[in-house]
Amino acid sequence: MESKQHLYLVDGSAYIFRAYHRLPPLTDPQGTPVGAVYGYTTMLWKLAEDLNKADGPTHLAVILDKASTSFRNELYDQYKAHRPPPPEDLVPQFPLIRDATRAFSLACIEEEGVEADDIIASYARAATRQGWDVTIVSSDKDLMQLVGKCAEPHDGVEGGCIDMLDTMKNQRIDVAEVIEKFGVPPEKVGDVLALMGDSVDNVPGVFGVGPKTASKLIQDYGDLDSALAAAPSMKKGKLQERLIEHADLARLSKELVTLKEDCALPVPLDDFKLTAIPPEPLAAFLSRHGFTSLLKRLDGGHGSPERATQLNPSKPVTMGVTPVEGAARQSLPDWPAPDLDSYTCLTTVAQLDAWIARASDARVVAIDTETSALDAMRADLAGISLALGPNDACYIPLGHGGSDMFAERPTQVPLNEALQRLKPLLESDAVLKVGQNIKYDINVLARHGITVAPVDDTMIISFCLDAGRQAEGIGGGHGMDELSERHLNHKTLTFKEICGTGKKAIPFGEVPLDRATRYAAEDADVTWRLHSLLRPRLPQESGTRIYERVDRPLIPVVAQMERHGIKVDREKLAGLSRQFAETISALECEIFGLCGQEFTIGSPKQLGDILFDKMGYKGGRKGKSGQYSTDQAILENLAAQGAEVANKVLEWRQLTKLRSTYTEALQAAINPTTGRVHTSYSLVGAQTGRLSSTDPNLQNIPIRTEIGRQIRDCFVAEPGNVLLSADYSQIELRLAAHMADVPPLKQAFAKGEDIHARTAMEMFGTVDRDTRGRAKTINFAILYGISRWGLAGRLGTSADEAQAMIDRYFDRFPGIQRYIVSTLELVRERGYSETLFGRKTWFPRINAKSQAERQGSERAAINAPIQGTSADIIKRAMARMGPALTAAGLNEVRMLLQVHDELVFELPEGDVAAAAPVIERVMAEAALPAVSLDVPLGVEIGSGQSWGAAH
DNA sequence: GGCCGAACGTA
DNA sequence: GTACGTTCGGCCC
Repeated sequence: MESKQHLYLVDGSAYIFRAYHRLPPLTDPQGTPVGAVYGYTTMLWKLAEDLNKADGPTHLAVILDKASTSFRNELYDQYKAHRPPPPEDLVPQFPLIRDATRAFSLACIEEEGVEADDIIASYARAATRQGWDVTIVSSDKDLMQLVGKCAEPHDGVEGGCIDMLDTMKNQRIDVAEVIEKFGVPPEKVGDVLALMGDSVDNVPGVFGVGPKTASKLIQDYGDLDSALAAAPSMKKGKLQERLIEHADLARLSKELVTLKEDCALPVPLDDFKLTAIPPEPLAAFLSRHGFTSLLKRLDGGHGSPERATQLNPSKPVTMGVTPVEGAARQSLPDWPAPDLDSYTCLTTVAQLDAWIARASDARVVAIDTETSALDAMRADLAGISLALGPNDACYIPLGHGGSDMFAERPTQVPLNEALQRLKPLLESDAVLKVGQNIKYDINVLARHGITVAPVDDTMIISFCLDAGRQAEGIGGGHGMDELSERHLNHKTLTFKEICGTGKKAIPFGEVPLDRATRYAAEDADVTWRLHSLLRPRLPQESGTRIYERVDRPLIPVVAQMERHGIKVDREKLAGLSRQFAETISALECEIFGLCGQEFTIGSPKQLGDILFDKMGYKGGRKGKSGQYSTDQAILENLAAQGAEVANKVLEWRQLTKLRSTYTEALQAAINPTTGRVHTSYSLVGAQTGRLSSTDPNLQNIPIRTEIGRQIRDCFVAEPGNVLLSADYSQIELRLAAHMADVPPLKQAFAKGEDIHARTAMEMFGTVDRDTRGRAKTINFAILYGISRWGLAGRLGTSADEAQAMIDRYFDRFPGIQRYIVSTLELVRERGYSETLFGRKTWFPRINAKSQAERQGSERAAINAPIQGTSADIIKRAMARMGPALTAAGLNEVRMLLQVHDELVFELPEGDVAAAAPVIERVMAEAALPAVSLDVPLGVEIGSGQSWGAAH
């Protein structure tokens, strides 16, 4: 398996300055000061340990400053002119930094006449251009200009992206952190730096302008040039004078802080490849400088940090049975408990404006919308709550009262006025909006013309960290009430307590403002707290990659799919319903006749009693509920014995299912305003990372039977448009062939062979309908975590025969057996499985005492990496689809549905020819460049007037 | 009204 | 044998 390349560029010089000031003044046995060197060594150790982790390095280089002049001195002779000499006891440590780097056998770059920052920028650019991700290990603010920079795709290579890592604070620095620090996105950091200047490097900036003012100016005017140009028309005063007077210095400063990205690269990128670190030179260095604790770790029998990682000896082994280990370790910050009386209800424009002003400075704002219903496409806005910190929260009622014509509406800021004022905040690049399931809020506000961005979602962060993590008595969900209890040890007010339940329930807009404020503002407060607890765990627990690269970008994409909805043909559905109803009545008469009595056919209990007790059919099987089972397999069995009634019941069940779940429910689901059906996707619905769909579920629309297929024909395109369906063919088997490394299966996929026929040939030496069918069953059994009993049930053989088949399969495809064994070993040791893209799924019952429970977990654990990788791939395709279509000039293609391995689009008929290849390519290449699969991903595309016709 | 299990629709 | 959501009957309060 070839993972995405990830280059770490260590800003060595900057690091040792900080290490020097933060660590005690140690000396080695020879009396040389080595405090900073020790700090540096432990950092390299830790980075090397992260090799093979999802976010860890595959390549690494240390970049050092070589004291000299650079092009900046030609621009400005005072550049770095007043820099004090380094402390006396730091000077002898500089050469040791080089020694330490060599001891780790790591690349070390330093160039005369070029500053380290420029070398870093140039390497970062070169690496991202060839699709590598880059992490800059530094906390230098100049380098923050590079964060989030992604190379444009070119020549079929998707560009990589840049982030930073502050190893001292153990903090990842991504776009959100940069925005938090500077109030502007990374590409504008240079403009802020140019205004504020830098006394250490002697970048002049504009006198009297500090970080706050600089940030404010860039936020207000967009960039440096615009701010300088606008200066003459600004409010008169010191600031205005200085901006005009020092405009040239500001422009010069901009040149000084701008990084040079086209330096010559002294060593090719490939030379930075990180491999096992030879222990001998490292041991020699450690012992020479008396770093005994590190020496002990090296000698701990594991040879080198790289191997130490694989065996994980320095950390306690995380067992899945410990509930929410990460959270348990975390101590609660020093926060006051949520105080419901501390929240403010904003009812005047002045109050609202004051809050918006504070929120705009806050960088991170938790937000929650309250509505009249759960359906984001129908609900009316009742109010919005915001939180800026613990117990610093408010509620803005917007739609309270009004249902009782005679009662007085409470005082509120008028809805449109409030939204108009909130819009800049909610859309500001500089303010991160945090929500719990923020897709809901995005959709509610989108209906009011507000595009909420950028966003973070505590529910999805929790999912990326803790999917599947649960133990006895502890919920494993990601709902806010649960998260609050689990992480904050705080029980929130529940919706039921506020609005009641069932018939007595009242819409949120009818809740009195004091109670509404307590509930709504608490939700925002809790969301803010959860965010500050959970978000830092992402980099610590290698969740950043899956969150930032897969799930977070998907939020606005899925939100938009939900808003688009899909058209259904109401008349056609109604017609089917009538048709089904007639057949159902006829079947009922026949069934009652055959049974000699009327009863509730839909009651398995009554049906079982009649079939097996009264009519005396054989094959009855009572389950743990003491009730006969009457499922499909049993009834088919009865039918084979000649029980006519069994077939009638099966047909009755199919039709009643189709009528109640589909033809009737879908008509009811049509949104009266849009005339379309809007499902709701859950981004945390399946432990494996798949989406799930509810209200209505559009991921289980019938297709397998001819009669069910008619329901797909009811999903249609608007006039002049068509529906286009694109689905991955056999994606999970392809992934299994890759992940388990099965050459014959990989070859078969490469050649486009019939995979089940190929399996039949390998297994039985011959291909016919029977052997191919059996091979297909076995192939699926593998994906689901095989057991002899399960396979026997499907094949209709004995468990012994099934076992013989499994043995034969493993014999032909030994990679599969190795995959199963090694996957289970890893899950038992770490407690979780991982997809090719680093998504974790926890299995707390994998070491359970009960065999049934344990084996259940084992099957799920074998399946999760395969199903989850497939889910990651289609999610990546979805996130890239919009930009790819736009780039191709296809602005009228709308992505409507996702059904696990299928995407459904609506588009003008004339766009099909142009859109199909774009869609095909985005889907087929969705794993790249993070993962390069050994098998091609086949995509099948069809289009037509209806979903049924598109298949 | 609320909850559970059986059954069955999808990938 | 994996992963879901919905409907229904039956039973509880």
